[in-house]
Amino acid sequence: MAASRMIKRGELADRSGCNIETIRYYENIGLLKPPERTPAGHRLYSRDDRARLSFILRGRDLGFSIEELKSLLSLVDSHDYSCGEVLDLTRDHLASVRQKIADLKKLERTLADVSAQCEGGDVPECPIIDALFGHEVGLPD
Amino acid sequence: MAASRMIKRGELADRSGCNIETIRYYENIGLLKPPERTPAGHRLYSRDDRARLSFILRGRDLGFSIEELKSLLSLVDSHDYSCGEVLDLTRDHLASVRQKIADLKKLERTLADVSAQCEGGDVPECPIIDALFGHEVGLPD
DNA sequence: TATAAGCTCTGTAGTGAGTACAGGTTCAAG
DNA sequence: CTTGAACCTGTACTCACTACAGAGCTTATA
Repeated sequence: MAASRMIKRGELADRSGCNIETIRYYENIGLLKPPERTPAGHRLYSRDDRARLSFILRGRDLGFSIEELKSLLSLVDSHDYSCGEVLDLTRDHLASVRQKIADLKKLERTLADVSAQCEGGDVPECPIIDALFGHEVGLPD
Repeated sequence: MAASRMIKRGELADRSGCNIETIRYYENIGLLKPPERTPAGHRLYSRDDRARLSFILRGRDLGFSIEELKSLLSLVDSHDYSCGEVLDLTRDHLASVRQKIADLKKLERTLADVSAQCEGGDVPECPIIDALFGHEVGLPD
């Protein structure tokens, strides 16, 4: 029950690996709750605050957007969330990650194809440039 | 040798599928050259202008950044580029696309793993949330 | 010819997810 | 008591656009 040690923003940044400005940013946009302050106005973060930031950073590493993290955190804050709600959010995110992968793979194939047609070197004709100019669809006259 | 038909911004937007505001934006940042104008100041795009926009849009679809497109276009504008220079830029871009795919695949695996541990439903305990709170490394006290 | 609708012009502000800086206050060590 | 580090606030910048306001121009119809 002993009060846990309170730390300031700089130490929180160092410990978490999060940029110090980002911490203030997360507070401004409502991801982090406004922490306690010293009489002079310096922020003091509790153990819970630290756990919350660590949650956010982990979620961020998993590619969750700020809005998604807000949803996740508001479930947690409600103390009444169900596993199903969390799973839904996670599956939505997973689907969008898979979509991004698919899009990038298409891109990769096209770039690889176009690169393969090009021999490089000093020639002033380039099939890559030709491909980019392409057949100007809808640009007659 | 007949002068090609000049079109205005709205028609260029319609024909190319590019947002009308984006065309002005590309001119502002120097991707598109300032086109001719009517006496009243309305922009008039030539066939070359249209080809240049189509080049930009194709490159954009291939994920090239504005800076990369600027490099590509300055090669084209020089009328003295070599295929090798273009190929270098394309290969760099391809490498960064591949890196993005690799990063997203790691993400996908983690998200899939974490989802698989969760049964959903109405239970108020969620392994996804637990995973996000994780073992709070470096957060004792 | 008058007018109304619709196009174009400019500058400016907003997005997401932060990062960076300026100018001022407070804290901690010597 | 002084000095320098850490902290405070607000604001501006990034990228690649998108959206809007308020003005001027063009075109179709009455």
